[in-house]
Amino acid sequence: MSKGVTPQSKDYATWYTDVVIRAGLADYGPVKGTMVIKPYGFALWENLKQSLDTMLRDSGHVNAYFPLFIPKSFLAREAEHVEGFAKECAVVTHTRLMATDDGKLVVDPESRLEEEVIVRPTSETIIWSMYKKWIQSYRDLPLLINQWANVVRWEMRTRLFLRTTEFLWQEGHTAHATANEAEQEARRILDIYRQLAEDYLAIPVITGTKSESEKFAGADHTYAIEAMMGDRRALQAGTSHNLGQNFARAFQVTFQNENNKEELVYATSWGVSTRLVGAVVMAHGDDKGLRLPPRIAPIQVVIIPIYRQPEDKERIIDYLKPLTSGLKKQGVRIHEDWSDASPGYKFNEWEMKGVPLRLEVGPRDVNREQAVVVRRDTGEKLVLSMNSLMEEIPRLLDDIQTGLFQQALEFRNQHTHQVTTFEEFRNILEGPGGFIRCGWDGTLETEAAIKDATKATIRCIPFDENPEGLSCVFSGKPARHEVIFAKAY
RNA sequence: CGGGGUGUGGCGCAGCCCGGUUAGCGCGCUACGUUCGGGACGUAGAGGCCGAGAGUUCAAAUCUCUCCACCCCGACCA
Repeated sequence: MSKGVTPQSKDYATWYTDVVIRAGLADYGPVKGTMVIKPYGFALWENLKQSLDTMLRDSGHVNAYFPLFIPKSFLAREAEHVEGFAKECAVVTHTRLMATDDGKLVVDPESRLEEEVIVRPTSETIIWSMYKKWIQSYRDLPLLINQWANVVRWEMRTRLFLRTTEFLWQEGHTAHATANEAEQEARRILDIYRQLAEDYLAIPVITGTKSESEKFAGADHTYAIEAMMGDRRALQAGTSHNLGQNFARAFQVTFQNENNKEELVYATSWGVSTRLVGAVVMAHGDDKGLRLPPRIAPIQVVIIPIYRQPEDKERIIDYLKPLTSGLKKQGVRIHEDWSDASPGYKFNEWEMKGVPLRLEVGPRDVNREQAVVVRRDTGEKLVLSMNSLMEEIPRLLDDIQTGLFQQALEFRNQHTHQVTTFEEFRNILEGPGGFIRCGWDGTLETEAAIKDATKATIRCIPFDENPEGLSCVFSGKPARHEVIFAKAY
C-alpha cells in the first residue's frame, strides 16, 4: 500500500475513494454496490445523526419505525412515485432456499410469494397506508413522525457514501390539515437541514426549489440544500418535499375538519442520508486526507506522546492525566495514541483521519510545562503552556469549526459565476467548473438542451432569486427564474 | 444496460506472448532487539488448491472455451 493518497489534482474521484478507505470510514461489501461503514465512519454518522435528531425533536417530531418490506402493490398507488422508483426496486419473490442433491443452494420454487414484497426505496407508501388508520380528525393533526432507517435503491453505478445500493438515512413523514401548514413544514425542515450542514458540517449550502424534472417523484414541490464539493461539482445534501394531497389521495387518507367536512390530508416528506458523510469528505478534505469539523469529529484532539526512555513515558503519563481528565469533563473528545508506531507515522495517520487538533507531548514539553499543538485545518503549529490548554483547546476547536466553514464558503463564492451568455456558460463548465447563476426561461426543453450540451443540470431555483430583467441564458427569452446550474453528483 | 479493464498470500503488483524444478517482489502481519519531535531499522518467521469450471498436453498461473466477480468510463438516481 502506498503511503499517501492520489492527489486531488491528479484524479479527484480516486482521491475520494482513497481517503474514504484509508481514513477507515468504510470498506466495500461483498455484494456489488454495498458498503460496510466502519467504526470511525459510523461514529461520524452517529454524531451527525444525533445533532439532527435533537433538532428534529426540538421541533416537535417523534421517531418511529416502519417495516422494511412493502407490498408491491403499494408502490403503484401513486402514478409519479411508481415511475420514479420502479426501475430500482429490490423485489422479494421467495421465502426460502433449499439444498439440491449435489449440495448447492437454490431458491425453493414452492416458496413463491402470492404477493411479492419490495424492499423500501423510501417509505411514503407504507407510512401513508398506516396514516389512513391513524388519522380521522383534525385533532389527530399534525402528525410529525421521523424514522431512522435503511433503504435500498438498486443503482447501476455506485460510489462509497454518495451512491450505494443500501444506505442509511432519516425520513420524516408529516400530515397536516392545511396546504399552508404542509408548506411551512417543508420549508421549516429545509432550514433545519441548512443549519445541520452549515453549523455542524461546516458546509455552506444554497437553499432553493427543484425544477420540475429534478423534483421527487410524487411531490408537488421539492426543496433542497445544494453544496459545492472540492472539485466544484454540486451535491444535493438534503431534500424536503411538499407532497400536497398526492399520497393522501392515493391512500384515501381523509380527516374531518373543524367544520365537520371530510378533506384529504396534506403531506410532507424529507430526508438526509449517509451521503452527508461523503459531503464532509469532499467539502473539506485535502491531499493529506480528511479534515473534520470539530462538532462532528469522532475524535477532536489526539495526543501523540513522544519518548525514548521508559521513565519518560511514565512522566508523560502523569503529565497528561490532569489535562485529559479536565478536557473530558468539558466534553472534549480526546484520544491518546500510545501504540508503538513512530511519531511521524502517527502524525500522518491522524491527519488522514482528519482529527482537528493534535497535541505532541515529549520530555522537552514536560520540562517546560507546555505542549505542541497542531491544527489540521491550517497546519499551524503552536507551542502552548500546559495551564492554558484547558481554555485554549475548546477555543481552537471553535476556531477550526468556523474556519472550515469560511474556507468552504470562500471556495464556493470564488467558483460561483453570474453569466448572461451561453458562451460564458460553456466556457466555465469546460474550464474551471463551478456553480453558474443565470436566467432560465422555465421550459423543460431548455433545461434538457443545456444538459445535453454541457451535462450541467439545474441544481435549484434559489430562494433569493431575482429573475427581474434577466433573459434565458440559452433561449434568450425573458427569464422566468434565476437558477443555479452545475454538474452534479 | 453499452464500452474498456482487472482477477496471483491481508493490500499493491511481477510472472502469462514463448507451458517445464521449490510461484516471486514491495507493503502489511508475528516474535525479539535497537529506535521514537514528520511515514525507523535489524534478525528470524507465518501466510498461496494463481477468480470458478471444462478442455489441450507427459506437464498449465501461463494455451483454448465457458462462466462469475469487481473496478473504470458513459445513459439513470439521494
